[in-house]
Amino acid sequence: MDKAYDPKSTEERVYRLWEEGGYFTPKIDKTKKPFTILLPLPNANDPMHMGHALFTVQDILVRYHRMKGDPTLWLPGGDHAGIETQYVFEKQLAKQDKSRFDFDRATLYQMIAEFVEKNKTVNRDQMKRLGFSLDWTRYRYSLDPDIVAIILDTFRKLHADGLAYRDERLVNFCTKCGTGFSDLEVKHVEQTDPLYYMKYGPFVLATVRPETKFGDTAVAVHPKDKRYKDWVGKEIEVEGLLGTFTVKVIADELIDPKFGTGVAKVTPAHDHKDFDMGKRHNLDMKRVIGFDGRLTAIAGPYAGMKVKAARTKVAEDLAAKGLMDHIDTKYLHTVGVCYKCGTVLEPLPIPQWYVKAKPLADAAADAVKKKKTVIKPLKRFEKMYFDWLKNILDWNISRQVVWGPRIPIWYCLDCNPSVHLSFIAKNGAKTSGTYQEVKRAHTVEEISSGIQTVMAPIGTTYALDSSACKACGGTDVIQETDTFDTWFLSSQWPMTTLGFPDHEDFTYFYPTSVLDTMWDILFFWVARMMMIGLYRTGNVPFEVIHLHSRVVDAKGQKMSKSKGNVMNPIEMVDKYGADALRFALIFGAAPGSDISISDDKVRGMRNFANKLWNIGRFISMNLDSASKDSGNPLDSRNQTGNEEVPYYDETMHKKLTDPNDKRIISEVNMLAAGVTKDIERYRFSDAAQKLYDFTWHRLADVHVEKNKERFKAGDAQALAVVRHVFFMTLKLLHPFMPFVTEAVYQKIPGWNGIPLIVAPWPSLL
RNA sequence: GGACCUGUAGCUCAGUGGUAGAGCGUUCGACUCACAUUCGAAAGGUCAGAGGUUCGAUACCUCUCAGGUCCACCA
Repeated sequence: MDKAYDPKSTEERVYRLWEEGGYFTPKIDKTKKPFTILLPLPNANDPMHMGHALFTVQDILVRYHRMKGDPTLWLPGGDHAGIETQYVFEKQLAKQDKSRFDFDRATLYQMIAEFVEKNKTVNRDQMKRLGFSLDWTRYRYSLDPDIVAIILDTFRKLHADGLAYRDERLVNFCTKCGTGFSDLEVKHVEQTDPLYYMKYGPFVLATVRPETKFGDTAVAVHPKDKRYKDWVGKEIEVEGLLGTFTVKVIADELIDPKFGTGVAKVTPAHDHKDFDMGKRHNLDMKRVIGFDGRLTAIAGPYAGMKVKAARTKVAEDLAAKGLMDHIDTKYLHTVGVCYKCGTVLEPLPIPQWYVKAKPLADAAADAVKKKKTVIKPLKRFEKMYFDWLKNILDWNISRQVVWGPRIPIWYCLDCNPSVHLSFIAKNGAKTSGTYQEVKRAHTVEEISSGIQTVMAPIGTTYALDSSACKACGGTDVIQETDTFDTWFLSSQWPMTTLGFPDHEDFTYFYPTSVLDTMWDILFFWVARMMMIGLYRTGNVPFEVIHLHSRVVDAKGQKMSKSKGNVMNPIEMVDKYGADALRFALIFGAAPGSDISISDDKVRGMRNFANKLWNIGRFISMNLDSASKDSGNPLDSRNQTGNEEVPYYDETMHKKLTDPNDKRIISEVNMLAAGVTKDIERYRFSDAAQKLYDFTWHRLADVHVEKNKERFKAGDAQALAVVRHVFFMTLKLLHPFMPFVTEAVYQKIPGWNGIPLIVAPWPSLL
């Protein structure tokens, strides 16, 4: 054995041994309850970051259960990651001075597919580097045809049950990414903007968005506001930049009399509150802002200007005309921005597909209340879960990106000759108008390839999965151009990967045992898996939800590219070995709180791996010399003869005489009990601390040091005991540090030939 | 505007109703025959502040101060 443990020369070899031995693939045994974890599917095109390295928690659980003899499945996969991937891909395009508008839909889709295909293996190889014992024979990709088939089927069922519907509402739309989002994906940021107090007919009112004035269809006050009560219901004349116009004064509870002057302009097409008021008061909706983020023809001379520029210009022009009362330049408020690119989101009215969430959410909450699924490790995560489900809004599943499965709905153009199409075609040519108008200028392929969505109005006749209209039999049909929200696919991961409804894997492994992920996707993913899983299978998708926290740097700061403190897990593996990184991530991390990691910490754990190696080396040497004739008749070791050191067993256990042996045996038994309990309770850090302390400070510093003379003298009992204790230690440590433990285990004389990965978990003697 | 979390050794963090712990760092001493990725020893904390409950609080409660997070359609 080498003097120091060398991860580089060991890890790849050991992983290959495991993989070739087929140990990651469970044997289905119907008499045993399986242990199953689904890997939270990383984006197929993304390299790993430290967060992924935390999946070590899952590997610990999986390896522990495998050693306990449970049929254990840890299933890996990759996510096509709709908008995320398209965003990354578009950045690449931008480097070549191209954009999504330069390609038709089919071409763009194909290009992204090839891009993902090229990158798919990267994180797979990286996970192997970390030692994750994933069953690669079951690797699934979210766009595998059989997976997509289940997804589409779920949509059909939701539709048939009245839980999927189409509606035109204000959608938070990113004009840069060209897609709308669900409310969950909106990031709120505080910023200071000018608050314009403009003269508005007989009133002065405050707004941050004077450029939307062209879309105003009312003015609102609070019903109880005495200042304005005589105006309610009246029409007022307002002098504007495009001449004088008339709007109605309405009274609505949504208006805060204390804000500004207590009067608000109402722009139903571009403000969430105004949209609600518009519905209540039956107001017209005038679109001032288009999908490209520019003002529409309604804005007259301002048409074509981008929102921000238009705002400044409109404000200037209003001031020039004497219509600006004053400006509060220090108005602090929050705006919604695109979580991807940071662009301020525009609320725009677009018909979208929604999933009615309440009934599904109630079932999901109920399952946790009834403890069919348990959320660990903190009570507050459960509270977060309940709160979100309680206040849930319907889920917008339409995305105007090409990268994903298209929603299986067809609009009939014979029934709806006036279906409005609005899309940006090849070469950036924006196109809109009725279908017939558009058709004259474009081929059908170009139309259905439109990057933007078909703006079919509500009430349009549509068919599911049909090439002919069910109402009129017409064949001039066009498929919904929107694709599914990625999370709609991932919400079904436990079903789709296992082969719902009748694959052997599904019947055996569902519901899965544990779902371990970071709490930040509790709503995006976990809660929705609960909702859809229960809806389709009638059963929860997992028994335990275990939420871990984020990995932060040595100063407790969140890792981010802009701070430059991002740590690459693979670099750490190269430098100190996978075991060191894994142990560092687990060691000293309280359940549910941030996990800080530093180069120093990983190095410290590398030292621990090395310590373990050298204990093994020392024991090996002593066992070797005790059992082999050195050939030198004067060698004192020959006095003990050539006999193999016997195995430690029940008989020897009962006959133990040496107090040192007795003590270490008792200590290692306590350790085994403690570590087992800690793992069962998801107290991984506690287990790691116990293992570290025992291995280094009890076994090495005390027991080995104290008994060196006995080992040297070839004391069979001493050697049998120390080997037994070391074997146990290796077993207990294996889930945490799989590589070094496996490597050392196989080097100890007396090893029974069975790899540690499937060695039985220690039972107490 | 709601809800929540954190404040313990120089740093990052565990922890418990009853003399305060780890890793890293620091200081001193050792090339001891498994390991210098080591060994031996040591220094270092009114456990944020104030009040309360208790025989007793770092731990439970209240408030204050300081950080941080999540949720939310405030023109």
